[in-house]
Amino acid sequence: MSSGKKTRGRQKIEMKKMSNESSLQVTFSKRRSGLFKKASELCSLCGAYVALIIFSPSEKVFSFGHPNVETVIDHYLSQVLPQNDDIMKIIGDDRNTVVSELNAVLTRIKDELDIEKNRGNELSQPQKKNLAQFWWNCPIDGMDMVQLESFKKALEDLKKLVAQHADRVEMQGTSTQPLQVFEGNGSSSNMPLKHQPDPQQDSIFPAEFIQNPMLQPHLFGFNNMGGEGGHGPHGLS
Amino acid sequence: MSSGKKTRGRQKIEMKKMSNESSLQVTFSKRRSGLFKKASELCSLCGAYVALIIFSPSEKVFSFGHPNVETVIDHYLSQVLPQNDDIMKIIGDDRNTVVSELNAVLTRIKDELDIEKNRGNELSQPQKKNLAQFWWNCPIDGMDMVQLESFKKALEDLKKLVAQHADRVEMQGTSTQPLQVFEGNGSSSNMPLKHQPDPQQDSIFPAEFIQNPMLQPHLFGFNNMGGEGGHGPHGLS
DNA sequence: AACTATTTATAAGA
DNA sequence: TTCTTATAAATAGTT
Repeated sequence: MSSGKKTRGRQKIEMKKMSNESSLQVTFSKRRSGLFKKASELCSLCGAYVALIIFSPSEKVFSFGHPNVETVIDHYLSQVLPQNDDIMKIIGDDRNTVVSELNAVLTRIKDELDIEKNRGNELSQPQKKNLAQFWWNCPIDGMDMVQLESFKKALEDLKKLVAQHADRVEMQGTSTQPLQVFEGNGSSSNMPLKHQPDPQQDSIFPAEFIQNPMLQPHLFGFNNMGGEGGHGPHGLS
Repeated sequence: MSSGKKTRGRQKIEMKKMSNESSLQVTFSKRRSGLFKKASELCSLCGAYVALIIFSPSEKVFSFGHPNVETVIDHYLSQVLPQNDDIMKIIGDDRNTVVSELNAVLTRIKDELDIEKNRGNELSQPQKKNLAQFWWNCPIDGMDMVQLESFKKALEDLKKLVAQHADRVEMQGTSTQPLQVFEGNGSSSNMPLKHQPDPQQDSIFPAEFIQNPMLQPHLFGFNNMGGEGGHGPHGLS
């Protein structure tokens, strides 16, 4: 027996895009599973909240979330957007007013719906006109009952969003917690992203992460730091 | 030397929330790093697009994204929201009209801004009134130049969003690709989530994932499948 | 933050 | 794909 071994076993591989298409498939599948497992273990073990979204190169999407993807994303965006989103800036100028106005509008729409549901199932034009006083009122004229129902729900969502934003701002008042964001960018590899709308590159890297040499080799263009390194808290929660 | 070994080495641990607060911290930190490393390796190796958001139990947020978190989230939401989001339903009814109206409004706002910038730096009331014909026009009256500038940017974002939604709908016309979503829920463990707005539980589990016995033990309440198992494509990309 | 002794993940091969 | 095997990597418990 020249070697007595059935296989060479696991071999070290270079951390660059795999050339063999089929083994890439296999690796993607295996590592995706591994990643999901690790993510869920982090939730079980530490009570963390996690959202993990993976698009395969062929655009198939896989996701994991605890408690669920949307909740975590909402939470994340409510921290990121206040610094980027102009709509929020505007709403923020008169937050409380907006919330109570939305409440008033909702109440009125609810009433209208209740009334009309007990009648001919179609709002009169003057009634619709009365609802259209604020900018968040779509031109209500052309809507049927179904649309009006979902419009009501849309407003409820908006109200929730605004209220949530208000909470966030209050929290930030007591302890301003800078966002900790790592980002890979495509600068060091051949990533042909098709639907990239706005690759803004204002990331903040926590010093803790940068300092760990073990993590750097496989993280993409980590040179474009722009001196933001010492921004966030260095420890963990 | 009774055993000659310095430590017991790594020991197997039970996959439930750790009781010791300080070792939980250490484990969270170690495993979070590991997860980020694995995520970035998946990008390097397979050209996948990934967003990973982690909230520590104490609400600190950590994230990784390739090419960046926002892009991946946008992509994800553009596939999820068309089925959930009522605002999009409304806009969708008259998509092209909305887009061209927004274009018109933008052009006009841009013109107004250019004109006014070469003058007294304040719009006249009648001019502002003229801009407030559509629902997506805030009551412009109270705005100063700075607000108007960011309002313009907000409209541009909205336009982008709507246009993007339009693209998505067109794509869906050719091949309807069902979403593949795994979700953990808190039913099997003691997760005291504070800010859980709407724990909707209409997940779709890919059969592939369910079939893999290796992955099930640590994934939360996986029993609430509701028979959705055979929904998506079973293979991978 | 370092150090092992183990467990776990996974590259190759079947 | 799925299983097996040998090896690389991650990490629990210690220092």
